[in-house]
Amino acid sequence: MMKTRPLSLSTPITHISKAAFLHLIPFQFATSATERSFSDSDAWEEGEEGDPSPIIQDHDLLRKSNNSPTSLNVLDLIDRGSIEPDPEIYNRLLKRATHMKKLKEGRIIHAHFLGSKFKSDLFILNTIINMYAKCGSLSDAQKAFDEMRLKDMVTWTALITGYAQNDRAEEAIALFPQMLRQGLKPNQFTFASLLKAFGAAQSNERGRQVHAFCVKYGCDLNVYVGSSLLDMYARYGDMKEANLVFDGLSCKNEVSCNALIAGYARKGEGEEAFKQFWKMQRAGFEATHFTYSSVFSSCASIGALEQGKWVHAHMIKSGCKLIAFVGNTLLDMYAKAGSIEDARKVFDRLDKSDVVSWNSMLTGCAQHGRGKEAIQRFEEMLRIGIEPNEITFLCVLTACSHNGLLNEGQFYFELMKRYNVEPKVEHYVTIVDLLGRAGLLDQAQRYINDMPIEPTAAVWGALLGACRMHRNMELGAYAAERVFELDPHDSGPHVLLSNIYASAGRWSDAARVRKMMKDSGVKKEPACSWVEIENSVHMFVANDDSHPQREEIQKMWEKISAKIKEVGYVPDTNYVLLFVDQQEREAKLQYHSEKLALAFALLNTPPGATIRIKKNIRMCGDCHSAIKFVSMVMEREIVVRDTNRFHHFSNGFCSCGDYW
DNA sequence: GTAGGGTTAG
Repeated sequence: MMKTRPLSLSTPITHISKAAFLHLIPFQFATSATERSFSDSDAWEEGEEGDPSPIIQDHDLLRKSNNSPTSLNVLDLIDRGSIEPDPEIYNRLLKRATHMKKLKEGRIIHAHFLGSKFKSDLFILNTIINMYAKCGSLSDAQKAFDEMRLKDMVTWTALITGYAQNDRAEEAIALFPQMLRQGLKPNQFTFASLLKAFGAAQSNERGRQVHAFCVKYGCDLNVYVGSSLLDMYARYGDMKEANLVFDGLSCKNEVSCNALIAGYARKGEGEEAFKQFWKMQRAGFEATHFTYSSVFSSCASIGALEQGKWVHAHMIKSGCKLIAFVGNTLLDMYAKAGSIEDARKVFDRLDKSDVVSWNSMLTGCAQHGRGKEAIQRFEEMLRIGIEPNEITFLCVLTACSHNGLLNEGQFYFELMKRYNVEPKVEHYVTIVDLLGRAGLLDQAQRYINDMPIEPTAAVWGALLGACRMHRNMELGAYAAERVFELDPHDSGPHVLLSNIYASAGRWSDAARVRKMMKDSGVKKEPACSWVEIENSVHMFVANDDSHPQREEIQKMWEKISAKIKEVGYVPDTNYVLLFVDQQEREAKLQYHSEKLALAFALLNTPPGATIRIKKNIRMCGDCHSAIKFVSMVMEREIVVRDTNRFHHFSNGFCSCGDYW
């Protein structure tokens, strides 16, 4: 088994009120509204590029510059004496270069300005720093800053902002004490940027200190500072503090709401993100593409397909255009929430697809067992000239490993060199996984030993998973030891090793591993499944008898069990690794959480409706086999999302081809 | 002249 990060199922929605959705229109994919939304080419322009205010307003001068004055011919007109320069002209030229992100033009204007008699104008010099920062050249901004003899608070703030906006948090942070030493007083602009830097730097303690500074300078209640502040706490994972800041803001706006929603989305707290989304609407704030992006991302992480569809419909209804960024989160949501078909529709309608869109689609294919399609799409992506990055290769390699495409996986790993993408440890994990699943355990071990970088717990974990699959106890134990050395707190490898021993009948070794876990305080997450029925999400744990419908559920499963046994299902008690007799093992096996969820869904959904179940661990082989039979005898499509991938069961088969 | 919120993997 490859060690993978779970699809954030740790905090599922427990209940979503249906009433919350009543005012929304029902979702249908191919409505004309949808079509309009997708085909509106303007939607893809993220509000930039338009020419700002004219540089020259004088009609005679306009004629002299062929009615279309570029910055360069304006400078030429100045040189020829046709225009009397003043700071305002330079200001306009710089504004335009900033707006259009034209660095070269900005440099020429800067040089020209330094040759003018206004070269010491503080106002324009600050504009120049801002221009360089917005054009992404922090080296130019820093140089211009260093060359200034006189600096004011705006000068410092412009540079701090430049670093903060260009992911150089520590440099932004370092400027702040220097600014204070100059005796300059920071304002709300300074704090808004500084807090952004602190949020990115994950520097909890120092962040709190700056919060105190905001209060001291009377800026903490400003909506920009407040939004930045609550965003900072949200990035630290401290939603309690983020909420306190939010509640304290007398003037809230879309941005402060979005920061809060995004905070919950990042934490995987989908239910809270939804609550805030509705609260925001009730308060009269319009959801923006930032909002939708966070909400779709929440739906993706908790696998909430129905809610995701509602929000998609809401977005269309509200007239919010599907810009590129949101399109990517939307397609990712459909793929992660179980509908690869809808993800594909969104992808096919994207006017502009970037590397993120392609990566999301590749991941979708990989997780839905469509390895061949992933490869075709990857080839298509290369053909149309989208540059693959390290994530792209990870997606393709994962698609290969999930589908047993050994040769293809090795081929694409080699292809990384041609695209100058350095393989990282995650890429090596997929190759170990690929070799291991194919049963080439010795080759996988040799591969690890020959790796040019130090193997991590995930690398050994992939070998351990393969050993479990192919029942190689000796190598499994060796791999497990390596994992324990590198990551002693992960319960997964402990459970795997214990199961390897137990399935070989080595009960005392299995018990020893369990004891080792207990002694070192490693806790195994209890296995749970969730199923969504009419906008309510129901949770089940194995052998749970606390559900109000427990008797019906039990009877239902007994009925199903008898039916599927008639057509060939044989319980595989290898997956109940308890020291109990055969009959009792079978009884335990019957009530794995996904079977309870499935029985419940069969009781509470109309015949023929697709059933979607989510799991917080990977499915066991017995449940996998049982659900295949259920899909046949009950004539249902059943989709199970586990931590690793999707299983689409239909008519006795699973999309994973029993390879997972 | 200077400010805050959003995507893909493991």
